[in-house]
Amino acid sequence: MTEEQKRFYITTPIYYPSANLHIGHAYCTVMADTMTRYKRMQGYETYFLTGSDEHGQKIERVAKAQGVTPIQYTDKIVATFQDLWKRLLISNDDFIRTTQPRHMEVVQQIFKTIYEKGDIYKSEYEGHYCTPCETFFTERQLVDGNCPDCGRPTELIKEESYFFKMSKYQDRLLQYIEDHPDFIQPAARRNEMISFIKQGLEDLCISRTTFDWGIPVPINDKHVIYVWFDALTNYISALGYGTDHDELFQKFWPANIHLVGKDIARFHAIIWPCILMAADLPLPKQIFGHGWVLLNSGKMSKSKGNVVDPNVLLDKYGVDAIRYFLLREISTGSDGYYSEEALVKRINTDLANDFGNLVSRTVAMIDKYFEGIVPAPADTPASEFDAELKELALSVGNEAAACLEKMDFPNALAAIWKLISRANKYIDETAPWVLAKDESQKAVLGTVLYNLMESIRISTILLSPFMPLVPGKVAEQTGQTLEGRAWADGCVWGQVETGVKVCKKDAIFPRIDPKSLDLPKEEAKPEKVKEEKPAAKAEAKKETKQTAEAPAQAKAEITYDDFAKLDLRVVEVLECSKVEKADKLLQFKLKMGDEVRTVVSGIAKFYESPEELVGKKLVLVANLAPKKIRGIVSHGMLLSAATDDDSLLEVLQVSKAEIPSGSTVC
RNA sequence: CGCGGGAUGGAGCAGUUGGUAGCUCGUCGGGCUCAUAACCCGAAGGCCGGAGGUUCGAGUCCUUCUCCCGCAACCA
Repeated sequence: MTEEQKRFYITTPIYYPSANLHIGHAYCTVMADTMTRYKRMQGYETYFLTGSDEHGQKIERVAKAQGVTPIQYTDKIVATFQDLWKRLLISNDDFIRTTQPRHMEVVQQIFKTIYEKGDIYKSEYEGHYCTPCETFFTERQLVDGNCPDCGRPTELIKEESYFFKMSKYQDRLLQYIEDHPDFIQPAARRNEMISFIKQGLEDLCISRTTFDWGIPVPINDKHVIYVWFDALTNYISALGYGTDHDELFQKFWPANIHLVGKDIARFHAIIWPCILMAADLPLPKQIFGHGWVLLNSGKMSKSKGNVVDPNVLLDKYGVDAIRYFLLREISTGSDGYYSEEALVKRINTDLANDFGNLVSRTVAMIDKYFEGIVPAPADTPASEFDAELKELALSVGNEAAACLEKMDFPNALAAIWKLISRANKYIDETAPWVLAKDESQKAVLGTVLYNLMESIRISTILLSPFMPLVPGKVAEQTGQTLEGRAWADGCVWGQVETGVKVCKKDAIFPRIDPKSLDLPKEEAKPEKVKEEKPAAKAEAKKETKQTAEAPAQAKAEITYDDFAKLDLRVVEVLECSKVEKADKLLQFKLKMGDEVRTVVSGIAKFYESPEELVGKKLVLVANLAPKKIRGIVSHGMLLSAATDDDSLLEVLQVSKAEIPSGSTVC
């Protein structure tokens, strides 16, 4: 293997600090960390990068809402990122922040390089501009030629903007993807990308003048660089690309793996390679689009905050258990479900019963039968089962490695568990407690315990990339040296240190009483509640969405005057029907006193036959600004009650028929 | 016909280049006592969503249909 091949550079997305991180971000970063630790044990020189993507209009707004500067805001959130990674024992080599000068300079430099080459051009971003909303829309976004947000007419404005000639690289990229089957993984994602590119790439708008929180365009400080051009560059700016101390770049680029969520795979598989081609840089070897962590417990908040806070789980179950669960339970590339029950089950069956208990019983027997001294094996096998145990032990390292090379963590762990299970079975087969009763069998007994110890040693070493604290804990009890071992040490038999003392301690993984969970066991079938959004770019990208994600917690106190601003009225339903070609919308004609209003409401799925609402008296927020939805101007909002997960909803009704429409509600 | 994913024993999932359907959990029965009421063995349980087709042979390939689930377009 050449020097170059023994290097390994992996990245996670840089996460967007518009909210705290959740279990899905932890999942991605844990995978990258496990991969890095594995490669390190294989003797690779590794580099592992994660970070934060801090620019954009959305951050600017959130910060403003909190009365702080953007950087003050991101400083605070990013500190929580770093703290979480520390707790999860993430062994990243660097943490890049897009607000750091080292990053900003590189982005500007690449911009300049590509500009001078002629692949960035100034043009007019012909957009439909809504002045009150200060936002551009594409042709497609418009609703009947009007602003999709406020329904007012838009103007066709030409805003000066810089464009990246992505279209120029379309064919080259397609060719590259076809020539390199491993470039985009898993295969399903690859196919998606290919079909996307075949639809034709458009040039990418990479600058904006409508907000300031970003990296200035080097040749025109009226502009800031927009989204992807800024964010993606982190993968090389962190390596010092383009500076006079670019040793890391020379050493580690191109990256081996950009690990990203499936939602942003497209940007990494298309935009980023095009940028690199324009800059005459080699492309990364692989973009791996992993799946999402979904929830099925139905009781989480629907708001966009953290649904499952990894910190809470860490407090409760510890880092190894969380890491194990994520890596074992979710098959890489597909979506997986998280639930606390599933987590506890994994902890109890795999970690406590199988592995932890194997260590316990082995150590206990050495304690009991050999005064705590690890015995040496005899020259002859202890039983007919020795060969099988040994053979398996020698194979799992390779099997797990083969899985890890494909990022298949669940099967890598399953391979290691084959050995753990086999060792438990071996105890039954050899029945050491029977051997112990016969002094003449002492040597045989010693061999049995040696073999068990060896199985533990091997599995512990192989488990260390997944669960970094395990080697230390097992070492403590077994007297073996297990920390900082090479992967190869887990692929050989006969390395147990004999004559050392074992030390029985508390269980490495104590069982958790499932009853202690007191989870409201909802019969609800898996229902998607929360998806992972690494580098929550998806949102930042659509500037049209200005919803300042309401926090999950109770809303801030308001004054009576605030409340009095609402004009709540009783209205009578005259007509109600589904809006065509819209899944969620019902269109109402409502009578409010003498006035008749049209209101659109997103509650279609709760009212299969909308006619049933005709004649009912409902409550309307009457003085809400009108908005055009799906081409229909909706004037007001109907009040309804809903469960947190939106599985159940009912519009509020006034049951007394004598109360006329138009009456106020307070 | 917007894009995509999925449908395999009670649950969650594997099934590689087509060749007797596996795993984990759960259930039932048994064994053992070194161990964290843990471990080991055995059993029950599947028309692999429906229908066609290719083939000596299909969960695995082709066609078509049905049903779920994401994303997108709209949830003031």
